[in-house]
Amino acid sequence: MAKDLNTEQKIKEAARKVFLKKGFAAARTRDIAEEAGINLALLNYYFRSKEKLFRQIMEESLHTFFSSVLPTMSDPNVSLRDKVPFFVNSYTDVLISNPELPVFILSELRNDPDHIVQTLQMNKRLNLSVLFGQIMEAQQKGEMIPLQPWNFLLNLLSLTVFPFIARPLIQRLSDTNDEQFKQLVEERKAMIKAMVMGYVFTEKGKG
Amino acid sequence: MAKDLNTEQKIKEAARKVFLKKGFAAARTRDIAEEAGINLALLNYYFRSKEKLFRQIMEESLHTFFSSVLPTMSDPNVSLRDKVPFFVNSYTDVLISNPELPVFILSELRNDPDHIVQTLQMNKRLNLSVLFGQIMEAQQKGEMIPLQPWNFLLNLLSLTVFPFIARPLIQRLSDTNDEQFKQLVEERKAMIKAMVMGYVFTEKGKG
DNA sequence: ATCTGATTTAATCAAATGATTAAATATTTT
DNA sequence: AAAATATTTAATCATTTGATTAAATCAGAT
Repeated sequence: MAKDLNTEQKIKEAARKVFLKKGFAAARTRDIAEEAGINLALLNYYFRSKEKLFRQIMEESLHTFFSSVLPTMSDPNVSLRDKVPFFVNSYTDVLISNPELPVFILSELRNDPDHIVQTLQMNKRLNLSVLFGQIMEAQQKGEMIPLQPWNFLLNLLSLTVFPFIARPLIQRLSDTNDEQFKQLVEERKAMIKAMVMGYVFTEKGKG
Repeated sequence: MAKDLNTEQKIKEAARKVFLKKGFAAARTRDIAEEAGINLALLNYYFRSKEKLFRQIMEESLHTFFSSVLPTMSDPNVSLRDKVPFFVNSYTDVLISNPELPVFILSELRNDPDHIVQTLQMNKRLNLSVLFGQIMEAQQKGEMIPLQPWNFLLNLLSLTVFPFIARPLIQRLSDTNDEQFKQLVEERKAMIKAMVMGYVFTEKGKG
């Protein structure tokens, strides 16, 4: 554990590591204290409880996971055609840097969905109306095929995020190392963009 | 809890319910016993330990999750073009009936990936060589664009499975009920098939 | 240097939890 | 029916675990 961090930062860094690896229920406060190189009581002195510490980590994780792309996706000055490659490139890069984030968030979503959704909505970055408005407008102009806006977004999310969720399975079944996995998802960038845009945009929309 | 099941079946049904809802670490054996309407000691009498009970549930879950589609995907007598719609239709139906399965498997994958992969490989149904062979053959014939076989499989899996993983988020953000969610994934069936096949198969391959 | 408040620790508590035991009850076999 | 075996229960154990306490140490102000 780096020496140049103050105690609070050390604890948070350790907590992030342990929580992301094991999830809330399986993580023990003693693990976190040991990882941080401090005493168990000190953890409670700084954060009051495991729950409170966890919430801070979760909120920061949600911020990392969403705020890297959502502001641009909510920007009416960025066209729909520009948003697709931006989303795929940015998100892939975020996930390469934080590969454990999707499983962490999506598995904790099962235990306390309301806290996560509430945190997301407080972070005013989540505003789908602009994106969905652009989709419906493009459809009215005949530039895009009929498709539920949510299904459009789900396609981008699925194709980008899912490989990181299934990563332990993929790497074992295909017997590949971390570097090869990174190469796989890098190759997916171009593929996802071509597949999604080729499917949703009409000839008129491609012009 | 149904009265016409014997004790072992009652315990397993209760365990499945609790484990799938909470995951291994957060599930308590007392929850399972109560859900089954039996005493805690009886659970250990039948299954020896929480761990052993969990492994049975996990192995059955893996069987449900994989063996419904993989045998056909490994069948050399089924063409690649037929496999895509079969996969999407069958998998979506399995997931509609077992919506909690993906999060359960993929989040436990983090804790004990080797057990899961080992269980999968013992279940001889997992044989990707036929599918991957068909992909490479189609590419050599010019019927399919160049694409890593794993990325082809990942596209199908991502687009089909991911919505079920993100379901709590989707339903809250879009304010929809279970019936509307089912409708959404039903609509995705046709979309996924059209998008994936439109992208990977060349004009020659579509003939 | 001393006082004061913040930080850190060792020790301990209380509750939760997986598991066991021994006894009671039900079922099957003889 | 009696014996033997299987099933079920209440009570208890031992460990784990989140949290607290009281004392010790450190840092900065006076």
